[in-house]
Amino acid sequence: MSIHDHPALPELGERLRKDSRKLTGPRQSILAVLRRQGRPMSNKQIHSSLGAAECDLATVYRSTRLLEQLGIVKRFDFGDGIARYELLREGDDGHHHHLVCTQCEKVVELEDCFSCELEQRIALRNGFKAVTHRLEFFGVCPACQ
Amino acid sequence: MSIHDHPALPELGERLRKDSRKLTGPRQSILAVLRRQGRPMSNKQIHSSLGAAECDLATVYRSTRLLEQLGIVKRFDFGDGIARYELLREGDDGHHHHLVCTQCEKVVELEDCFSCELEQRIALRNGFKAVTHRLEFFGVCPACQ
DNA sequence: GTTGCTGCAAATTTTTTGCAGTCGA
DNA sequence: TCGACTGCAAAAAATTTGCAGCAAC
Repeated sequence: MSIHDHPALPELGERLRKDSRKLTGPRQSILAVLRRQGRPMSNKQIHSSLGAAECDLATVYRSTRLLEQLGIVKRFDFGDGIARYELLREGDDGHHHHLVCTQCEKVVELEDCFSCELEQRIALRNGFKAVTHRLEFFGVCPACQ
Repeated sequence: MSIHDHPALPELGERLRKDSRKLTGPRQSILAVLRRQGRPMSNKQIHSSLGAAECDLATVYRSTRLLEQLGIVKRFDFGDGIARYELLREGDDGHHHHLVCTQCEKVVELEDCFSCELEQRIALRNGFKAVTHRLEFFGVCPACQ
């Protein structure tokens, strides 16, 4: 996954301004970290990756929540009760899944969504509307075997 | 889902004793609640369902963790960062999925596992071993529409 | 009687919030 | 300037842990 798949900083600033939000220093740093790492990161991981341009942990929490509301990042849950955030590509609704190593936390992004037709079937069968799903795979990566 | 699909209390006591554990009052109450409700419950929900036979919340946390280690209950995550536990049926490895109403928390248990062949394909393609997955569906149930 | 378990309280971890001052547009 | 944002500190929510007494086997 290349860094160039992700929206450029000015474009992200544009999206913030559209919601009368501001592209502040901390937000630039947070977006930069997410772009550089290209994998889902917890608020704490983001915070400790900030290094010199450090900002308050509370600001990281507030920023990731806002960025999620604006559809700029997406929240993922890997089953350990810790929220992780990933920068979305341009025009992507963020619907994809991951294969996570249970030993080293390495994350492989899976391109395909496998369960979209399933979703329809399950929605119809149970009378539910607006059905979505979360799907994550876990295993042991080649390096950890 | 009938209560009779679940193991009887004596059988569960047997499984505890096999690990030199004890079938105590609090554990009986917790298992009874999980059996009666037949849906994934958070520790706090279990605790407030205990009523008269109340035990400490810390004991609920300790019990659910132990029961999970012994394979008697299974932990599920519904994406809100709160652990939920469900009593497993006899001989069941607990691999199934849920359809959860985002309004009222109603849970429909889905019998089929849809992604088992996928698992193999993904494991092979990425060189991972011991691959499992978590899959949950979310939507709005008929009553809440 | 031995060993595991419980209650209570305190500590940890994750996340949220109030407020006064600061900064981006 | 004006409203949004930040840092700091405190609170809230979820979970874990230490310890002395109690209970299951």
